[in-house]
Amino acid sequence: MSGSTSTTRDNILNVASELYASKGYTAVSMRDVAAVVGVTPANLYHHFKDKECLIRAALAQVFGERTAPLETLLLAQASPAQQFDCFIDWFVRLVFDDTIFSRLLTRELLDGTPERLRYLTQTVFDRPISLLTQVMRARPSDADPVLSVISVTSIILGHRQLAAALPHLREGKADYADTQILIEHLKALLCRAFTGVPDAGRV
Amino acid sequence: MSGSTSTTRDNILNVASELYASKGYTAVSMRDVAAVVGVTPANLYHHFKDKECLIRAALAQVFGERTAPLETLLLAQASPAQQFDCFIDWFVRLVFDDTIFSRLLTRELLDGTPERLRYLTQTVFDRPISLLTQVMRARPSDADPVLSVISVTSIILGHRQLAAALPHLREGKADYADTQILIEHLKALLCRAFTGVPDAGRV
DNA sequence: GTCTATACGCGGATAGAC
DNA sequence: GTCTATCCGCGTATAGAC
Repeated sequence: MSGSTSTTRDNILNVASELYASKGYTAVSMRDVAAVVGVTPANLYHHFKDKECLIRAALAQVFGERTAPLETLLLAQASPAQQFDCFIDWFVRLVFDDTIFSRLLTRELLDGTPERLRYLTQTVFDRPISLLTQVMRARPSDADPVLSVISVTSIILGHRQLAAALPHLREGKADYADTQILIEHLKALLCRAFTGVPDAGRV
Repeated sequence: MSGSTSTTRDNILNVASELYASKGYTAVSMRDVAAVVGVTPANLYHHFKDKECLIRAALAQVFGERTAPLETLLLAQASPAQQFDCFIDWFVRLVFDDTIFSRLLTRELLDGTPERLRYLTQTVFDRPISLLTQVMRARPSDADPVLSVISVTSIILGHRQLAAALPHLREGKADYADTQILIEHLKALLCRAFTGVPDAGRV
């Protein structure tokens, strides 16, 4: 942040994020990380006190970096309806295109300690949910606004989670893997769910 | 199933399911399982060739056991609309009340090998999705029926996943943890999403 | 079926030289 | 900042007695 950060430290964080995301924390040893970075295990312990410390730093980097753009993106939208669509676009893409982010997110929701879950919630979920709740309040839906926003987030996360099973589904078609098709499907579905009218207030 | 199964084997499977669900496969050693069961590690290797073999057996037991009732349950419903409601009820309860099932499910979707994902899909998802797809085809929605069923499943799984973060949410209320409230919320939301009319065709 | 004993490599972590 | 060398407990898995 101050401009004089060691490159090795960043390399470690990037490698660690990727390995943790793909194999899980316990399955990835400090030796593994060191080997991929191209340094010795002892060197890792120079940069990070212990494994837990490395994990936290990797999570902070990934979650902080990836969610930073949203605030600006949402505030640039003219209307609540556009903010809503904008969020769906952004979150679907983030969660489907950035496997490091989405896999670390799932791992934290599954195995994170209460303390780490608190950090995760504040970094990833608090702002978006707070902003979108305002959007929901302006809708004709009589459902609980916060619960509705949670549903929107849930359906996107759920689709990402289920994507792993879709290729093995008997009924499945190939284009379920297409992010753009999913986005359109979700926008239409959620619009109906929260207004009762397809394409209400849309271009 | 044949009545002459060793009790120790079943104990091992039950203990393994629980430990794997709560901590993950790599974090649970054969020693751990043996210790909780109350036998020696060597004894585990008498019943299960290796760790992978124990994992598979535990998964097969949990997924097979928990999903068995659905077939009968759905076929006992009079109308497609009732099948739909029935599924939501059943799946939300399964996923929220049976943490062993839901956590193992998440772990498999996240880290399962293609082979294990194929097994999981056929055990847990294929039948329900196939049956519910028929229900969706009868609805006035113009959305892809299979994609819609995936959305229904996704929103439930997603809510389960997010539940871990809700207690740390600033906007959160206490009753988001109430399964019954969630069920009603989802039924209303999904009914609107797929018919455009709240409570259409409902009692 | 269940035990004791053990092989052997991997894991986190540290000391101290350069 | 990075290395070599090392400690020590844990992990999977096996051999062979009871």
